[in-house]
Amino acid sequence: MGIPRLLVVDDDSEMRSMMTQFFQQNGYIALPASSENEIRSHLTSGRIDLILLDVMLGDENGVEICARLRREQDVPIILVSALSADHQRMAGYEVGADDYIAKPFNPQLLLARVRAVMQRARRTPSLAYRRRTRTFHFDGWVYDGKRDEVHSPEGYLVSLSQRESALLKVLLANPHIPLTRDEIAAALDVTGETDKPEAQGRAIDMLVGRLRSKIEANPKDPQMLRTERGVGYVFTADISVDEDA
Amino acid sequence: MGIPRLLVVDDDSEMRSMMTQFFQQNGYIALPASSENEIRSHLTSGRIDLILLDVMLGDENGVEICARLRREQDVPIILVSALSADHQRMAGYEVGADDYIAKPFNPQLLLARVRAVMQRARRTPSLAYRRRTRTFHFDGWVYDGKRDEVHSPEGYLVSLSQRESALLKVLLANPHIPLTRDEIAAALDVTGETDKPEAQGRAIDMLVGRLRSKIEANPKDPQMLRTERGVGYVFTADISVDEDA
DNA sequence: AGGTCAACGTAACATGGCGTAACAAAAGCG
DNA sequence: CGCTTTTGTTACGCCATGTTACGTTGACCT
Repeated sequence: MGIPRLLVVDDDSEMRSMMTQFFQQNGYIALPASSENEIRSHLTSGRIDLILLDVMLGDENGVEICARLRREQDVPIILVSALSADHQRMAGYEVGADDYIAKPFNPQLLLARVRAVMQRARRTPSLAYRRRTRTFHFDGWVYDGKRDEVHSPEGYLVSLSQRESALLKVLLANPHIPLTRDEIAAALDVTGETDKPEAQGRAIDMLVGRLRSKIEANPKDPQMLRTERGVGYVFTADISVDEDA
Repeated sequence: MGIPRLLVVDDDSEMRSMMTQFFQQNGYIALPASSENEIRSHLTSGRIDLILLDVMLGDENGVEICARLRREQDVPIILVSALSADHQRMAGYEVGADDYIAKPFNPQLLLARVRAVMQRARRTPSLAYRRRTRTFHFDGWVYDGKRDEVHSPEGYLVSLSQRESALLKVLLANPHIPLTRDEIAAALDVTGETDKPEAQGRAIDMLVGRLRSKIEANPKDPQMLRTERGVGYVFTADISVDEDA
């Protein structure tokens, strides 16, 4: 992944250079910025791993900027502010900030919190990343997520129906998490229509059964797509994801 | 994804129930726990989305627990503590906590920070979710913790029901510790619906009996899964664990 | 020792979830 | 329009799990 690249946004130039210097000494690449426009230009022109965003920026407002950025980007943001009242902090979290740090701060503590947020965010693919094609490998099977088909460990090509393929996608997105039939149904209904509350028969059971019959070595004793009695179904398999182009 | 499931770890029972209630009122499933063992049993027996971990837990230490858990699991952890000095906070971040919150805290602010951490963690892709496979050996038996089956010392394959397998997992996670029926039931109930205080029949007895009939050489005189009259059950056996790759 | 009683083991039964075969309805497709 | 493929429904039976009932065990008392 390389050296983490931080964007330090503050309207006080002294503060800005102090902070950038500090981070550079600690092994980061720190770039200064002082306005929303500068932030955006950095975001579009290069990789930014985390933004340290001052809340009071002359006539601009860090919280609002954060809100706007969040609507478009997934980049981690830590708000920094002299305003430390609870309702102000909450406003920050409200708009999607990953952390909120009061000024004056202990630089070492700031470092620690930057690391904490990045540690969590590093494993998170950015929105842009997520758009790429992902190929899933599980238990010898290969599913490219585009075509409605899977390759068996022995190399056979098994074709799935659209619904089966969609189900597989849902399962792969939620490994090791038991999903209720309702959750599965909701995930499959691309309609986006808010939850129709109740009442669907055994359609999911059948769907699961059919997928099992195609991808389980022994459908009677499923190893990957397992039943959680009284709950729903879980996909248990080690999955690895290729993010290749 | 379902309702977020939090684990509230505090040794003060009043604090614990206050917090769990609060989170439940805010739409979360909150499970109480008070020791590292309980945490582990929850982690092995069900899905936990975030752990709120008090730093001072009687004779245990939340920071150390956090460090240990981090080495094995990726579950988000927020440390909660009355110790708010910078070096104490940093120690928390140092061991991989996602956030560190000082007591007393504003509940709404706590909520906001829980949301912030989860929002980031929720997107954690399957990449990070390499299932840790641990193989348990006890008394000649082998249990891989993944399939619902055990290998007898003689090499026979004995298949367990899901419930039996889950029970075995709980027992293996708590060797030599007498577990009450309620504790076992709680550990088995992935339902997360917080403790319905009362009233469950002899289901656990039956479950224990059935497991015994499968893994005890002489079920009438159990050597591993013993009864603690008036208390519950204990698993006494030398267990060794393979953390295979 | 013998007696008492609660705790426990377990056989027998009850229940309800789930797999699935068979059928029916939709959706493609020429 | 028929024919095929996919998807949903119904019905039936199995079996995991829980409950009940009764016999046994063991701790405690006198």
